[in-house]
Amino acid sequence: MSRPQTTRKKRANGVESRQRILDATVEIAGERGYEGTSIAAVSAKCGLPASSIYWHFKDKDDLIAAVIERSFETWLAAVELPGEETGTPLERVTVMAANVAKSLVDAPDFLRLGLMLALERRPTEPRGRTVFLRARDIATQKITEVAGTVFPDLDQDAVRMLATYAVAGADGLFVHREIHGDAVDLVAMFELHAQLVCDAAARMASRSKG
Amino acid sequence: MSRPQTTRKKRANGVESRQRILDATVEIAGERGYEGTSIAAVSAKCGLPASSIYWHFKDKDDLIAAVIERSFETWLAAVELPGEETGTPLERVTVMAANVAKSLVDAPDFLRLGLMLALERRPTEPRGRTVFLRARDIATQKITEVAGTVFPDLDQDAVRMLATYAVAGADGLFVHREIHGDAVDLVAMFELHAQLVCDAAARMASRSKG
Amino acid sequence: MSRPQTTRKKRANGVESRQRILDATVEIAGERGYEGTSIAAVSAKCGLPASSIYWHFKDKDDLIAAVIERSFETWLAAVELPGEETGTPLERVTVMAANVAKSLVDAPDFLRLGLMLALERRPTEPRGRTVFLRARDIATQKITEVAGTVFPDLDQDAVRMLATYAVAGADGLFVHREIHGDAVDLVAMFELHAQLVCDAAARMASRSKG
Amino acid sequence: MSRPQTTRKKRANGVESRQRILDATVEIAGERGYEGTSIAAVSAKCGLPASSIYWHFKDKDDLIAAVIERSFETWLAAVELPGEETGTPLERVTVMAANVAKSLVDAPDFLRLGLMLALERRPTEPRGRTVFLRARDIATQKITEVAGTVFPDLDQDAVRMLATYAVAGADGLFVHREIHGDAVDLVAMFELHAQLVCDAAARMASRSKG
DNA sequence: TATGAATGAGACTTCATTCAT
DNA sequence: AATGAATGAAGTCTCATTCAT
Repeated sequence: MSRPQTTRKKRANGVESRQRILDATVEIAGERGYEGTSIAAVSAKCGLPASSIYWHFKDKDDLIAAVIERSFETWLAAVELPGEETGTPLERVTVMAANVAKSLVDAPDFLRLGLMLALERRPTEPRGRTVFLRARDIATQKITEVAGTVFPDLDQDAVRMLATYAVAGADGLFVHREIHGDAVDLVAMFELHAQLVCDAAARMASRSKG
Repeated sequence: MSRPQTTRKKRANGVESRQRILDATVEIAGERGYEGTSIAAVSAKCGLPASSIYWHFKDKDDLIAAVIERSFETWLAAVELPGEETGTPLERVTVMAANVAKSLVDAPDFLRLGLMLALERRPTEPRGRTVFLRARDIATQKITEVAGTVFPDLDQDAVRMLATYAVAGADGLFVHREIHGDAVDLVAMFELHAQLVCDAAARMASRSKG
Repeated sequence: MSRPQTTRKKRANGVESRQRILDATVEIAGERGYEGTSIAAVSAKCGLPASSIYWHFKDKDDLIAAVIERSFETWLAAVELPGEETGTPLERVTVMAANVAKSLVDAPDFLRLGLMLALERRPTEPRGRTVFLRARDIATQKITEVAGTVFPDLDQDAVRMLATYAVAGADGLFVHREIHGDAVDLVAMFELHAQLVCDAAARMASRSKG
Repeated sequence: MSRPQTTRKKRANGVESRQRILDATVEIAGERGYEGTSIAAVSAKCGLPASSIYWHFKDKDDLIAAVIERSFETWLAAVELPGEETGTPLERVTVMAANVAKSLVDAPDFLRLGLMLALERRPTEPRGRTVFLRARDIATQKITEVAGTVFPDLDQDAVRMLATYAVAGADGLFVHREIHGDAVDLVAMFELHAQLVCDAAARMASRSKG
C-alpha cells in the first residue's frame, strides 16, 4: 500500500539521463552529421527538455564528442581481438577481418559519424573530430602490432604502410556498404581485403628476406 | 544618348555570376558539408546578395547538386584515361591509378563533398547525394570496363567485385589523405593499391581458367 | 478609383523601418539599460519581427550603439548654443545652463542610457559605451572652449578643471532628477550650478592675475 | 561512532557561505548591473551551486538588495564623520569631503551599483533600488544636519538645496572617476566641490542675514 | 539580370527557479 | 546546511526563402 515506486518518472537520476541523451544523439548524429544534429531533435528523441541536456553537457560540441567517445569504446569492446589464436597468418587475419566487418554491420554509428567529421574542415575543429582521429590512431596502432607479430620478417615501414592500407580499405568498404545498404556482403568483402593484404605482406616479406 | 558598348564590364553578366556562386559554394560545402553550408555564407564569399543566388538556383538543394555536378565533370576531365594504351595489364592499370591519385590531390572537392553526402541518411535525400552516387556509378562502370578488357579471362562477377574493391580502396585512401594531409604520398598508396588489385585479378583469372 | 496607397503597409522601406527600430530601442533601453533591452521587446514595440532588426543592425551591440549615436546628435542639435551672445559672462553661462537643463528634461534618453553604460565595466566593452564616452568628450570640449572665451584670464588647466566640474555637476543633477522625478526644478538647480562655477572661475582668474 | 569535532573545517558554515555569495555578487553586479548579474555567474565565482544561493536568498532581487545593504553599511562605516571637530566651517567641510572622496575610491561598489539601479526605470522596481534610494536619503539627511550646524544662519530650504547640490556633485564626480579611472584625482575634485558649496553657503547666509 | 528588405521558423544557449534528497 | 538534477521561458541570432521593384 505504500507507494514508493509511485514517485513516477521524475526521480532525478543523472546517470540514466546522460545515457538517454547519448543514445538519442548517436542515432541522430549518425544519420545527419554534426550540423544536422539539433539539440531540439535530441531533446524530442530522449524526452528531456533541451535545457536538461545542457546540464549534462557543456554544449553541442561536448555532446557530440562524448557520443564519439562512448561509441568508440563500445565498438572497441565489440571487436576485441581474441588473444592467442592459432593457425596460419592468413587464417588469423581473416578471423580478425570478419570480426571487424561484423562489428561495423552491427554498430556503424561510430564510424559513420566519425568519417563525416573527419571529412569536414571547419576553421575551428569540432572536438568530436579530434576524438575520432585519436580513436582511429589507436585502431591503426593495434593493427600495426598484430601485423608485426604475424609477419615478423617485415620491416617497420612496410608494416606501417600495410596497416594504413588495411585501415583505408576498411573505411572504403564501410562507405561502400553505407551507400549500397544490406545488399553488400561486407564480411565477404573484408575477407577479400584481408587476403589481398596478406598476399602483399607475404610477397614483401619474401622479397626483403631473399 | 545610348550608352556606348565600351561600358562593357559590369553589364550584369549572368554566366559569370553563376560561376562565382558555384566557386564560393564548392569551397564552403567542401569545408562544412550540406547543413553547414548556409546561403548567407555563400553570399558573403561570392559578394552577391542572397536573393541573387535564388535567381540563379531554385533552392539550396539545387545549388549543392549543381556544385557536385560541375565538380564531377571537372574531375572526370582531369582523369580522362588515355584510350588505347599499350603495355602489360599492370602497367596500364598503374598509369590509371596514378592519374586518379593525381586528380584527387588536385581537385578533391568533388569527392570530399560527395562522401559527406553519401554518409548522411536524411529522410528526404538531397539531390546532390543522388548526383554523386550516379557519378560514382559511372566511375565504377568505367573501371569495370577497363578491367574487363585488361583481364579478359575473368568472369563478370569477379570483374565487378574487383571494380567495387578498387573504388572502395580509392575512397579509403582519399579519406586517409584528407585526414593526414600532404604528408601522405597518395600516388604511392594508389600504386600499391593497383598492384594488389592486379595480383588478385591475376590469381582469380588463373584459378577460373585452370 | 486607382488604389495606389492600398499597397498598405508592406512596401519595403528601409529608412523608415530603421527609424522605427531606433525609436523603439531608445525607449526600452532608456528604461532598462543594455542587458534589460531584449530584441523581442524591441520587436514587439516597433512591430517588425526580430529577424528584420538583424537586417538593419549587425547585432544588439550595434543597435544600442546606433541608438546612442542618434540620440546624441538629436540632443546636440537641441542644445546648440547660440553663437555671439552678449551680456556678462554670468548671463551667457546662465543661458547656456538653462538650455542644457531644458534639453535634459525633454530628451533624457541619451544621457540616462549613456550613464548606465558608462557605469558598467564589462570585460568586453559595449560599443555603445565607447560612443557615449566620445560624445561626452565632445561636450566637455565644447564647454572648455566656451569657458576659455568667457574667462580669458584663466590658464588652460584651470579651464579644463572647471569644464570637468561643470559636466560632472550636470551629470549629478541629472541623476538627481531621474531619481526624484518632476518634483525637481532642474532649471533652477542648473542655474545654481552655473553660478557656482562662474564664481569659482572669477575667483581663480583674479587670483592668477593679481 | 560520532565524528569527532576535529573534522572542523567544512562543517558546512552558513555564515561564511553567505559572505562568499555576497562577495561574488557585489563584484559581478558592480560590473554588469542588475540584469547582467546571473545566478549562474555568481555561482561560478563563489564556487557554490546555484541552488545553494537560493538556500541563502529568496530570489535574485533579494540577493541584490542584500548586496546593496551590506555595501552601504561598509561604506557608511568607512566615511563615519568625526563628531565634534573644531576649525572653520570650510575646514570642517573640507575634511568631510576628503573622507567621502577617499571612501569612494576605496569601495565604490555601493555607489556604482546603486547609481545603475537608480537610473533604471523598470515596471516593477527592484528592491535593491529602494534600498539604495533610502541609503541615499540617509546620506543626504546627514549632510543636511552637518550643513545646518556649520551654517546656522541659513534657512531650512537653502540648507536642503545645498545638501542636494552637494550630493549631486558627489555623484557626478564619482561618475567622472568611474569613466576616467585612476587618472582622476578624486580628492582634489572633492576639495574644489566642497569649497564651491561653502562659498555659496557663505554668500547665501550673508544675503539672508543682511 | 538582379537586389534590398522582409519574414517565420528554428538554431544554440542561458535564464531564474524548484524540488527531492 | 546544502546540492544534483531538472525545467519552462526567454535570450540572441541565423536559417532558407520570398517578393516587389
